This record gives sequence, structure tokens and C-alpha cells, in this order.
Amino acid sequence: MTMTYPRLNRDGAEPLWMQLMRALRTKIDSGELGPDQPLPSEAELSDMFSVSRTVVREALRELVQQRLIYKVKGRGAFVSPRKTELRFIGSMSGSADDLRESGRRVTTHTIRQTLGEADEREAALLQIPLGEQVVRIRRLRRVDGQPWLLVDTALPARLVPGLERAVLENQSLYDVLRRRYGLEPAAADRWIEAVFPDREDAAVLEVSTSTPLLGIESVAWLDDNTRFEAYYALHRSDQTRFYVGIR
Amino acid sequence: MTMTYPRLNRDGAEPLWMQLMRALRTKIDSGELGPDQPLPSEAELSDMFSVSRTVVREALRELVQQRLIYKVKGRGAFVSPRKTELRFIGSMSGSADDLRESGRRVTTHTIRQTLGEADEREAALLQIPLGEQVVRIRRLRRVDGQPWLLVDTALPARLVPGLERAVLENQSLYDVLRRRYGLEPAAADRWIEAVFPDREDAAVLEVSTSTPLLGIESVAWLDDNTRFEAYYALHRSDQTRFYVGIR
DNA sequence: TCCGCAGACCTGTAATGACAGGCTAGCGAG
DNA sequence: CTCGCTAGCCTGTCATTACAGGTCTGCGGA
Repeated sequence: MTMTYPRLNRDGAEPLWMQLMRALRTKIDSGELGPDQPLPSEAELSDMFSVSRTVVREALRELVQQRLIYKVKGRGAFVSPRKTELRFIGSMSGSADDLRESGRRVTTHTIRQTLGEADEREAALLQIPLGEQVVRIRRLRRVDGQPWLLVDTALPARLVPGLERAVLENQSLYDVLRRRYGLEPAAADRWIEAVFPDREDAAVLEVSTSTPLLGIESVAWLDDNTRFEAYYALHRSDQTRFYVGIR
Repeated sequence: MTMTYPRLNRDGAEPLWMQLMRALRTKIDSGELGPDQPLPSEAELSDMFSVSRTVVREALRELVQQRLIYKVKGRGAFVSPRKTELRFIGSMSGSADDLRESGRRVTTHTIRQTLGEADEREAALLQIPLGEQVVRIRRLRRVDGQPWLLVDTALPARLVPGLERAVLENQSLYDVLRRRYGLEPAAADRWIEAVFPDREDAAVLEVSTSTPLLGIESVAWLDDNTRFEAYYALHRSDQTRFYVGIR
């Protein structure tokens, strides 16, 4: 199978492994590399791109971490785009749409928008230096008037200049990011835990501090792997259950 | 600061980087390495353990990936105060494997296997008539010895004849279904909620009845749309958080 | 034709060396 | 005492080499 691959840029502006990773991801996204299609071996890739196996492995590791390919034990060994994918249908914007579709009234109220310096958690999630400027947004989403989801979002200010002053009332944050800043989410990780709210959060959500809630931490990134949004959401699971579809 | 570190086992039974990773993780879990405490530099670790920087970097990479430490540009990798967080990949068979890969010991104990008649919930989820025979399996999964996940599975007996007598100890149920019955999961739906366990479940999971847990309901089906498995799992989210990747 | 085994292929692991560029501490000048 | 600069430390990146052990393919014998 002969495939055309872009030549890698060696001016040091971007790591070789990242360029290679992007090149492979493009093939996967475009469908040129379909499900169960094995990638060339590490040695072959190393030859094709004239880079060391170190670089190849770095690129493949990243793709595995992004769950775009998976490893097959042994021969021919690597990968193919994942067929069984996690689809998170209950994503924040998706679920609101779903609820609207089923005749619920969904409103989003912005409680606070501030500019600040990234704390340790934000820095780690967004992969930015500690103290870099971030825009923080705290929003409450209601379904049929009932508090449903309390979200604390942080975004690197560098990527969204002026967002701390934008009017977000009842708007989808993702729409704003797309229209105003051209930011298109490519993927995300989420972690879910069961927690109790602190006094303040409990008051906002109108529950007691001994009501178990879902805590959802999320990081979303762009095509080029830049982390652009991190949030922690508290979800009243007595109102609705969190839905995850796996396809 | 002088710290005692275990000597690494070089018989090749376990990769050096994994031993090193575990050694560092132990320090972090025990609190010996606290928040904002910088780790030794790569070169220092390399000296201390008499391994190459390759090994050190492999171990650190894994710790970063597990989000137990985060990197600060420049000097030393810092330990984060974040609570221990394992990744539960929500994919069908991946979860236990992923944990094992990140160096945890995963065991599965079968508490009960019975044959019975589908109740209302099971019938609805599996789309079978009320009263049809189902195999019920109750299993407890532990990570590093700690109770982690309590799963009650129900499968239509028609699809898995004899499963109620199969030995499942420490086996992946999905492997058994695949090898023994040729059942290949195609997709699944999951719903997640935050709940308190009842007395019995709390005892099995070794928590109090006022510990908030994740309740996960799931239905999986085959290519031809046949529902073949329904389960309800209780997940100790103080141990790990539920991981969902969105691609 | 079928089966078994040897050798080729491939990945995982590990050591080593090298260099660029960022960050910091400490020194020296003002 | 303060400010600025430099040397050294540290990480990120990349190349090369080596070897063990698992997997697969194809050849040759039955």
C-alpha cells in the first residue's frame, strides 16, 4: 500500500513526533486508514519519514493515549482506528439539546465571569504554566426551572481574549467559542465521581449538603492537541441520570 | 532530603520503569511526597535507582498520565495534591486492562451465579418477556486489593446456556462471552447516577451506607441489535473516578 | 494436502550520547 | 541595596544500538 505522506518540517518549530502524529491522525480522520487497518510497523514508519524509532513511538504513544488507535499484541502489531468508540451523547450541549427536544425548558444563567491566574489544577488540566491568565466562568443550568447542573469552566485567556466580558446568558458556550474565536472542539476526557456539594454549591443547586451529586471533570482540546477548556460540573442526578452511549 | 527507596528488581519479571513508577506512587500515596513537593530531577532519579534516564522518563510519563504529578516548566516535576485517581475506561473490555497496564492489580471475585426469571427491570432492559430465564451474576472487582466495583449482571439464559455454572473467577466476562458463546458486543448505553448503597452492598464494598457511590446502569447489544447483557454497577468513586473519553 | 517448525519480523525494554533552549541562583556592577 | 547578566541545571527532543521474547509466514517433510 503506497500512501502519500507530508514531508516533515525540520526547522525545530514543532517536534517531529507531533508532526508525525498529526499526519497519521489525518489519515485516520479522513478514513484512509479504516477500522482494523494495520498501520505500518514502527521500523517502516521510521524509514518512511526518516526519523528514529523514538519519534515514531512518541507519535504512536500519543495516538494511543487519544484512543484513536489501539495496540494489537504481537505482529504487525500496531493499530487501527478504534471501532468501538465512546460517544458521550450526554455531553453538555448535546444533553441540553436532547432535553429541549423532549419538551423541557433549558435555561443557562451565568453566575460569575472573572479573569485570574491558573491554579495548580487548572494548569495541570489545561497544560499551561501555573499562574497563566485564565477566564473563569460559573454557570447554572436549569431544566424546567429546576437547578440541574452547576459548571465551573476555565479557559486560557490567551485563546479567548475578552471572553470575561462577553454576554453568555442562555447561550451555549461552545457556540460562542466557535463563532467568536473559531475554536472547534476535537475531543475531550471526562472523569465522573460521586460527591457531596459544599455549602455554597448546595445552595445554588437547591439541595442539602448531604445529597449525593455527580462531579464531572472535563478537559476538551482542539485538533492540534491544545487544551482549551477545563471544567468541573456538579450534576443533580436525582433530576436526570447521566447518559453515556458507547458505539 | 534523604529518602529510602526500594531496590529495583532486575530479573526482567517487571519493567524497571513500572517498578520505579510504583515506588514513586507509593511515596505520593503515603503523603511522603506532598503537594508542591518537587520530585528529584530526572538525572537524580536516574542516579538514585541506577537506571537510565529513559526509564525515569517512562515512569514519570506514566505518573503524569495518571495525573498524580504535574510538570512545571524548568525545574523538577512537582507532586500534585490531587487524590489518587485511577482511570476507569468506560469501554466495554478495556477498563480492567487499562488499570492493569498502569500497574494496578485487578482481581474479580464472583459472589453469586444463579438462574432465575427476569423481573420487570431486566425484562425492559433486555427486551425480553417478563419471566424469561436469565443468568444473574454478582461480581466484586478489586484494584490493589481495595473493593472497587460491584456489578450485578443479567443475561438471557437462552443466549448463554450453562453460564450459570461456568467458572468466572478472575476472568473477563466479555472474554468468556466471546470465546464460549461467540457473542461480540457492538454497542452499549449507560446511565450514571450518584447514590447511597444499601446495607448489603455497602458491606461488600467496605464503605458506610452514607458514602456516595456511582451507580451505573448499562445495556449492551450485539450487531443484530439483540440485547444480551444488562448490569447495574456500584462504583467507589473515592477509589477511582469513572473515566469517559469523547472522540 | 496438512502439519510443524525455523527463521524473519515486530514490539517492549533499556542504555547512552547529544544538543537546544528555558529557568534560576548567584555574582558582580552600579 | 538593587538590578542585570551569566553560568549551570534541567527538561524536551532525537538518534543509535542492543537484546529478549512473542507472532507469523512459508517451507519442507509426512
